[in-house]
Amino acid sequence: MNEQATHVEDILQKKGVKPTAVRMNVLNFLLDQEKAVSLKDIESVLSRMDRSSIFRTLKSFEEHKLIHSIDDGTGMTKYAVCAEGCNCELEDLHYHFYCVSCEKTFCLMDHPISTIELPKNFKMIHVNMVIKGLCDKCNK
Amino acid sequence: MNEQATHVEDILQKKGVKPTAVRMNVLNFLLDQEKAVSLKDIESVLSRMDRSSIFRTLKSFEEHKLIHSIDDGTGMTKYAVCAEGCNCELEDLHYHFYCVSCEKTFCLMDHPISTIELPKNFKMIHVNMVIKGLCDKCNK
DNA sequence: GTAAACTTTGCAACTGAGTTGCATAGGGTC
DNA sequence: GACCCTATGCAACTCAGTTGCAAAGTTTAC
Ligand SMILES: [Mn+2]
Ligand SMILES: [Mn+2]
Ligand SMILES: [Zn+2]
Ligand SMILES: [Zn+2]
Repeated sequence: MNEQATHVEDILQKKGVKPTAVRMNVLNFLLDQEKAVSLKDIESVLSRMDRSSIFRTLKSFEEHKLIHSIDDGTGMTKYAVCAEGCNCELEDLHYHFYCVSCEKTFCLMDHPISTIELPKNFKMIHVNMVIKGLCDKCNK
Repeated sequence: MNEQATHVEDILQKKGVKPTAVRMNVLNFLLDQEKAVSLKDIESVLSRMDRSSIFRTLKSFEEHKLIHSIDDGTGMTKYAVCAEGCNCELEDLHYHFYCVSCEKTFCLMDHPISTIELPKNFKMIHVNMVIKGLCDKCNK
């Protein structure tokens, strides 16, 4: 077993997910990305693995707070690995950026959601904040 | 023709949409709402009208900046009438609130999107900001 | 006024992401 | 090895959204 493999195995163990072949492959792929990816993205790379297995893997990862999902308005949910120490609580939430040109979705980890004033008695539990525009590479 | 009818007719005229029966009915219904509604919501009320006609009406309204759409994460796009003077530009964008209890989606018109600092060279064109939680009526 | 041209509408069929039931395969326990 | 529980693959299904097309309605041209 190579180093990479032990690495993802450790992560899965730590988050309470039994490390299976599918799960290790999916996590490995997710860790490689600089952008958030869709089920289809994963499917097309890990083509030997079944869509529903990958789907269930993603659900399980999300439940165990290993990844978070982003609804970027494209009609395909995107997934990205949570940052170190993330517990998917309010303080871990951040903006996401969808580039309308290259169609990549990014986590803006350095831009946490500042307190948003809500109408009286409204309570925030979660957010899905997506900014659409041009990323640095496409904004020429 | 009653007063309500002339009212929606005027609005449609002003926004450059030919006032037809379907369009006037849809706009009338939208104006009645305190929350954002889905195609299905409209369909179930204006049941004599066809889904695709309502769908195309909504697309047309959106293109003519009569309404804006909200992806609140429920899997069904919601629509709400734009405020007076709205041009769907950056300064018209506002937060939306989805109540996880009563499942209503609200426009937080009084909460415009403040300038969000983006990574260098990123350009914001649009946003879809959804806060999920409990509305005042459900937050007991 | 009538015919031609264009627009809107209703219907039905389709798309595609997501989801589920179920049988089989895999892994651990005794 | 027999037993048990979980993960996986496959196929079928769901459901919001979308499209092609013909009929109905409206506008324009003569
Ligand atoms: Mn993220
Ligand atoms: Mn709104
Ligand atoms: Zn880009
Ligand atoms: Zn509520």
